[in-house]
Amino acid sequence: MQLDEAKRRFIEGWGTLGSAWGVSRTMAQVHALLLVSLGALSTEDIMDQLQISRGNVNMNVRALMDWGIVRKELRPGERREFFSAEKDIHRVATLILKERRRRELEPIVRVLGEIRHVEPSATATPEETEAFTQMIASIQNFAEFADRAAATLIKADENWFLSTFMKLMRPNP
Amino acid sequence: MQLDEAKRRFIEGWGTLGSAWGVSRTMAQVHALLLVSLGALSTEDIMDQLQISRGNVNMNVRALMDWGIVRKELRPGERREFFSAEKDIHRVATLILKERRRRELEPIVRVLGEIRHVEPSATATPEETEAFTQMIASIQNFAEFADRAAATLIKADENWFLSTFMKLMRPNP
DNA sequence: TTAAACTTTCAATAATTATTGAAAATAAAT
DNA sequence: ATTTATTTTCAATAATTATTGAAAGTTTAA
Repeated sequence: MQLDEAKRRFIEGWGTLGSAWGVSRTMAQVHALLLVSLGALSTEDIMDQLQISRGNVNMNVRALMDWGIVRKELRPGERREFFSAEKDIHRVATLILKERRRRELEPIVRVLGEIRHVEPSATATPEETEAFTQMIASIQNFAEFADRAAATLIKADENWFLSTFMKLMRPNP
Repeated sequence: MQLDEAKRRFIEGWGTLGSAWGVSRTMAQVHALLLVSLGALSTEDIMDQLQISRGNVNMNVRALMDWGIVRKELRPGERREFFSAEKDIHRVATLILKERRRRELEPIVRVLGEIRHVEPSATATPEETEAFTQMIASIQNFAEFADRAAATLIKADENWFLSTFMKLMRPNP
């Protein structure tokens, strides 16, 4: 397969993966493009390669910078900005995991905390109330479990990265 | 807080969580409603409580059944169908994790396999080609890592479930 | 068989979300 | 200060995705 064709397919696949996980297709595609580009790209480079508008590129690179997986690169003597992706895939995964934990796990945990105490009432049977309370408690419990699991993964991933790094530093063990 | 209000808030929060993760809001809401309902609900019950159409309920309960987290319940002497959610939250998590692994990890792994061999060409420099190949290899590598992590989580979760079950069976250790 | 009670489908429509493009803002150079 | 290069914003528009509702399909019972 030709490089260009391979890149095209990767960008498409990454975009599809993104949309299955609630990330906009274009944002994932911009990320994919930067991942497989050797140097940093300008806004125009991205516009050309993905055939999207300037405003669209701007919004998406900024969102990617919010996630911490793309950074701006300034070149001396160049007025325009260039963008490059974090290339270490484990760091990328870690950053995404951290961010999603913050953005999506925290809000639901807050809601669960707020609704966990239900007062007895005339319209609801005690069984209904009890079942609800139990369900919320078990979800809350599970959210903690997920939170710890995410923390463990982030940790495991950092270790994995570290051990790879060590190997690189000392090629002949 | 009143039970009804608490349920309402839970359904809303669950819907929001779902859409952040690429699940349609209504599907997540139907799931939430079934989670906090004591018995099984009919199509009409769901229509009434969520204020959505019959067709919508039908499509979403069917999707939930595809995920394996909702099942149909038939009552003797009743012609219509009732639906109830899997109430064990660990089983729910396991089923979702398994399904997503199958639906989303597998396709991207396939694409990575297909594009990993790039032939040398006049239009691409060897550096570009090499960088691309390296990136794909590291993502492929990571996908395996993620796959193992998912398997481990599923396992951990089953163990957690098992140990809870054991405790229930023998309340006085 | 026919009717009644339900479920399923799907074309039309509504709602949501993403994208554009041009104007406004900003920053650097002259 | 003015021009030029660039980024940013955002109202308008396009594209996508979800929802409806009525017709067609299915199943059970009389």
